Amino acid sequence: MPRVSRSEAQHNHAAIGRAAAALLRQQGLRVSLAEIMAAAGLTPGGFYGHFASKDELLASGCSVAFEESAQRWERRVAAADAPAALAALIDAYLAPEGPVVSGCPIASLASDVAREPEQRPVRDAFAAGLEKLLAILAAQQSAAEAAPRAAALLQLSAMVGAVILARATRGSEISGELLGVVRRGLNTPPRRKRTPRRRQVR
Amino acid sequence: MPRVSRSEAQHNHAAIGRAAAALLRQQGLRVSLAEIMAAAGLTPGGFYGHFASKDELLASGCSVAFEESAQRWERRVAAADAPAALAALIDAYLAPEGPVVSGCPIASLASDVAREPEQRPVRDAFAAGLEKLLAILAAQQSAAEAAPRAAALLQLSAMVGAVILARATRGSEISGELLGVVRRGLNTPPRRKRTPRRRQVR
DNA sequence: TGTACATCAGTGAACGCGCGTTCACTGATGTAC
DNA sequence: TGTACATCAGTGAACGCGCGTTCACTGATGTAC
Repeated sequence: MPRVSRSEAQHNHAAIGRAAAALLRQQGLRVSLAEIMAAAGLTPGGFYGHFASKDELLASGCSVAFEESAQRWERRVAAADAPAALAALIDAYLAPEGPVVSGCPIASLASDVAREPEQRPVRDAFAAGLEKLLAILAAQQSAAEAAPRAAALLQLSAMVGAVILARATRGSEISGELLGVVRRGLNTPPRRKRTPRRRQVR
Repeated sequence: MPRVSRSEAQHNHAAIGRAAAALLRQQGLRVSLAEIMAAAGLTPGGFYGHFASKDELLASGCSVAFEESAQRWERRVAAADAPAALAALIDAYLAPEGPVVSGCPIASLASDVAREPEQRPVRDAFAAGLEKLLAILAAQQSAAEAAPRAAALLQLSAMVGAVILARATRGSEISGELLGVVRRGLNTPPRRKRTPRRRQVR
């Protein structure tokens, strides 16, 4: 069974990265190599033929996860007409109980990354991914917004905080309350004029 | 050296709880028992005379951490005159680079608690602590605020999210930017009337 | 195109380490008289 | 109050397990002729 063709080896390399991305979203940086390799259909011993270390894979998997999320965000933005795109992003992000495997890598990894020592490669991957998603969010702000990046930072903080807290309290009442309150709060622009009720997005 | 007086044993029990609270803030649920015991001035073997399991200590340490934070919040509220109390809480929470050992247990533990299975005792301790801090924040909302709990939930989500993201990006520019933007954003009430510049609190 | 052989992707077991938990032991504490 | 002894808080080492990493091995792939 060993010695696979070169194209298959390349495919396996990508599969490991994608498996890492999925499991990172679920479990954070604590994922075990064996589990990632199994998810990619391989055995643990083969790992070091593909990556130099677990650290390197974590950084790579983190980048893959952000790449996937950025694409999903872009798709959602493209599907909505311009002024509704921001609300579409916010509503989808704060949708109750999405499956964590496909969830936002910011919510899954931020805390773990915060505890990693400064020079770890995953920190750079995380920061780059954060900026990428932030840029998408900033681009959807109303044209009247003088500081779109600042507005996006505030929204993103609230979104990430709400999702993390909702997950931490899953099972009690406050969990859904958090998502609903923050969704309504962020969709009420500071001008205090009520926006019309939006259609629910995915 | 073994066999310590009963009052000393009680003191040691409390010391283990306090050490756990401090290290939980720093390291999250991954703290090792040996490190906690060492921080309490004891050796690892003595642990099971004080707690039934690590799980039980984590729940206890989590409660202690929330208790300590609630007291600190109350003190800060008492020190400020009524309308400034909310701003005082927010500004202190988003102060740049506080030492993590005394930081907010919500920011430190939310992600880890989110990944714990449902029946773990630390989940209840976390949810109870969250409600306690939330109640303090809700009590500081302007009297004109029709939904103080909702307003507090939105603020808390943004505060927690901003602190976690700032820690995750510590070392890059966006880290301080996040804290500043969210601090200004939350201190700008939705009425769009600029509040006078507040004095910096601790 | 066929054959012979070196390469090397992947396997599976082993190693070392950290950590939660257990346990035999110690000797000061607390109590019974 | 003093003495004798049982209790038990804390020690330190050991055990078992999971995990990152290493390594000898396998056999299909890819290449040289």
